[in-house]
Amino acid sequence: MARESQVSITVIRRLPIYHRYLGDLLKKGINRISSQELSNLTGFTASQIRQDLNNFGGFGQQGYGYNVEDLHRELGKILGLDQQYNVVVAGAVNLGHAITLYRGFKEAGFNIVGVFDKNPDNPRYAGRNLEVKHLDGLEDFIKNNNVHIGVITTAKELAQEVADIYVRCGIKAIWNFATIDLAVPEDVALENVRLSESLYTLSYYLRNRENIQD
Amino acid sequence: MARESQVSITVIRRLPIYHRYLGDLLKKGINRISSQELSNLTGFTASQIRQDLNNFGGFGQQGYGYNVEDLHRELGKILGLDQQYNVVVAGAVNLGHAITLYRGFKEAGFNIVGVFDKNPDNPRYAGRNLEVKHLDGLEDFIKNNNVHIGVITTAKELAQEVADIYVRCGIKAIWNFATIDLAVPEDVALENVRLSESLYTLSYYLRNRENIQD
DNA sequence: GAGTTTTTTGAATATTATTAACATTATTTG
DNA sequence: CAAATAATGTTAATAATATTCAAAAAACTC
Repeated sequence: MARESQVSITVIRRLPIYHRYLGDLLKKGINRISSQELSNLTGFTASQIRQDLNNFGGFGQQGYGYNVEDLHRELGKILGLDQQYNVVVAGAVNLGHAITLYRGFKEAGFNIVGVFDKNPDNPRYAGRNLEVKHLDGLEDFIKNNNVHIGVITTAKELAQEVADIYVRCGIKAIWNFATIDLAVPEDVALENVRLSESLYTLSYYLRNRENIQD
Repeated sequence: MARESQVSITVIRRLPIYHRYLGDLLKKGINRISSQELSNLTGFTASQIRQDLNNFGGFGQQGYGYNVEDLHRELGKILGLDQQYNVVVAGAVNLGHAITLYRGFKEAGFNIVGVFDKNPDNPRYAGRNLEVKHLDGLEDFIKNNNVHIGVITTAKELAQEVADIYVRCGIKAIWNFATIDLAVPEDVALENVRLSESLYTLSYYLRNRENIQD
């Protein structure tokens, strides 16, 4: 049906932050909050918060504010956190390993159903509670399981190959950690996590500091 | 010295991408490129690339384009990649572990000089080439070593405590992976890597797709 | 070597995002 | 129950970002 007018990605990226703070409030038993109070917590302006939320409907009540539980639940729905996802991870070394073992994702409904690597018998995995399958089996596995999200934590040389498998198998969401720009069709969502580039902004800052002191 | 007029963070975050592509070109032996060709590679518009670069000076030559080697080197300088940094990692589990072992950072001049954890004798580390020190020694270590960047990959409950140590010891750049908003003084650069929130944008997309198909 | 083409520059314009203002509505208080 | 207060949703203003376009410089081409 008529898709609600395209909301910009900058707004979308703030939603998880609101969601997280609302979750914290919920745990503390606070069940009412104003945009101003949320502003104090998050650092975004109250006006921006109201504007962001109003992209998705009027969740607040004039003279009262927002009901924490309701808003948390609604944001969860908007973000798709009210359902379960099956996730496969390609590349079990370092990052892939870390992501596979991180409990937070499972708690949020992202279930890692398969982990694949070119070297599944790598001694690194010995004695660890982690079954790693050979990458050769990735395609069949996806075809036989209902996989929603594909993670790429391989070396960058392998990344496009893995992405092609994901696309071929109909996966519509790819979470890419390889330092390479992948080519995927338009209808596939690609979220790149560029760790190096994030780190470089820190060195930019450090360098800039020094210049100022000249 | 007159600080070159503040360049926006959105521009800064594109620089490493340009830098990376230029490095690739360099390896291929290509030594000349136009903004249009860079646009084809990176997906940013040619005019945006030119505008971005002109924030830092006119690197291009009209009628010719940009010299790949020069531009790569200049961007490296701007990003502070022409020098070495000493990095400590607090939190050696999962992500901290992955980051410590990732070779790319060392190649870029980021040397991990210390890794700390609350449980340095964790059996996870047995047999691995990774000396993990107890977190209690973090402060002394930083004071006795010239540390430029502090990484936080601890549980979120510990994160602010670690950040406080970093700040107290004069570290001016913090790379935070914990899912929490840290409080640090203004002159300390804080770069947050929010993995969960990045993942949630994918589930947002998946949810949105379904709505469209209604 | 003159003319044509290429390509950057830099300024002007357009677009997008953020912040501020305000009218409206619910709640609370006396 | 009426007035005062609080806080939203919406519209308007401002700021930030991206694009377009005319001009100028360099490099080809014949």
